[in-house]
Amino acid sequence: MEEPERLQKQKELVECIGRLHEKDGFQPVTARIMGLLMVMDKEEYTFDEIVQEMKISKSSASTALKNLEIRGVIEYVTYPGDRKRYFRFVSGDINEMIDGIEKKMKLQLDVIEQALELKKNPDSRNAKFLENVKEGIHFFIKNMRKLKAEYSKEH
Amino acid sequence: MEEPERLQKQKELVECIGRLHEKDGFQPVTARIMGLLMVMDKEEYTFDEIVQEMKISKSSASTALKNLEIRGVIEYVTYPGDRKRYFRFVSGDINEMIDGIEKKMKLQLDVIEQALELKKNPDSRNAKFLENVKEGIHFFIKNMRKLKAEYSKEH
DNA sequence: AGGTTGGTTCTCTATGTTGCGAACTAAAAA
DNA sequence: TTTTTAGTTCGCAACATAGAGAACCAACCT
Repeated sequence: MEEPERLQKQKELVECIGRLHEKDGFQPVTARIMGLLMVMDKEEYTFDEIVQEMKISKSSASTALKNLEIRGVIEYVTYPGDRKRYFRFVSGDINEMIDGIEKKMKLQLDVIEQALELKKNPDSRNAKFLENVKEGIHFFIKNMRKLKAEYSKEH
Repeated sequence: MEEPERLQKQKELVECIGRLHEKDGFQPVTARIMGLLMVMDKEEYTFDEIVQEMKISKSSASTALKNLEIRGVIEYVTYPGDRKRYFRFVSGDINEMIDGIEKKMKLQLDVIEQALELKKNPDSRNAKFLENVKEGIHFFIKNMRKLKAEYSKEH
């Protein structure tokens, strides 16, 4: 693939990643910066390079970068004798990804358990449904932990 | 637990479920209706009952119920000689839940594969990270399918 | 035919969100 | 000491969104 074409496609992918992560509650600009640091060949950007690349104001960049750092999506490094921060993507480790899923499932589970406890009739349609889902979630959480351990061992 | 206390707690849980599902892209009112149909002892509500219970306008109720139906969260039944619709929760089946997770993972995977293909240097920091995550996702998708099959057999 | 019931659709307003500009700060350089 | 660099913070304007209201419609009732 020709250089300019690849660059173009990378930028399209950044946009695409941006849209994807907006659905996870990131703001548009923030989500696109994530993409930038993930797909471009240049893998460390300074504050000003991000401002220029994304054509955003310094304030937007500042807010976005702070958010991404707090959320653990990016980090920055510095080099001796250089006051600039070099921002880079923090690898989305697979275990964290699974932990994230587990956390969400537990949240769901908690809600389901509360709902069940508050049901007057434990044989009602919904109560039975909820009981089923509860069991299922338990099963999957238990086995996902196993999978995680198994995968860690393999690598 | 006393009746009014349970009712109170159920309503709090509805609110809590509402907040939870807002993060999944449901609108506030819509998310709370989900909760209502999930936790209350009364498990079938008519349109007007929902309007009264949630203190919302007919238009909001109409829009919310339509969305929930399209998304497969609720359904309605009718009874002969009664023009009203009786809305109720559709059980969040565990397999669907897993499918949902798989779908999200595949979306991520697709993005990662695109990003990898567009990398100039496949040994760069990010490229290696992405490669790792890619492998991990493959592993988990494969095994989640097994788990799903296993669970289906058991039940 | 006219009214009632059970909703739907359209438009508008109030409320939130996003990202900008400008003013600010802290550290380094001149 | 003053200037420059590298950002941060605050207030605001532009834009997006949710939900209300009112008009509407289709089926049934009288």
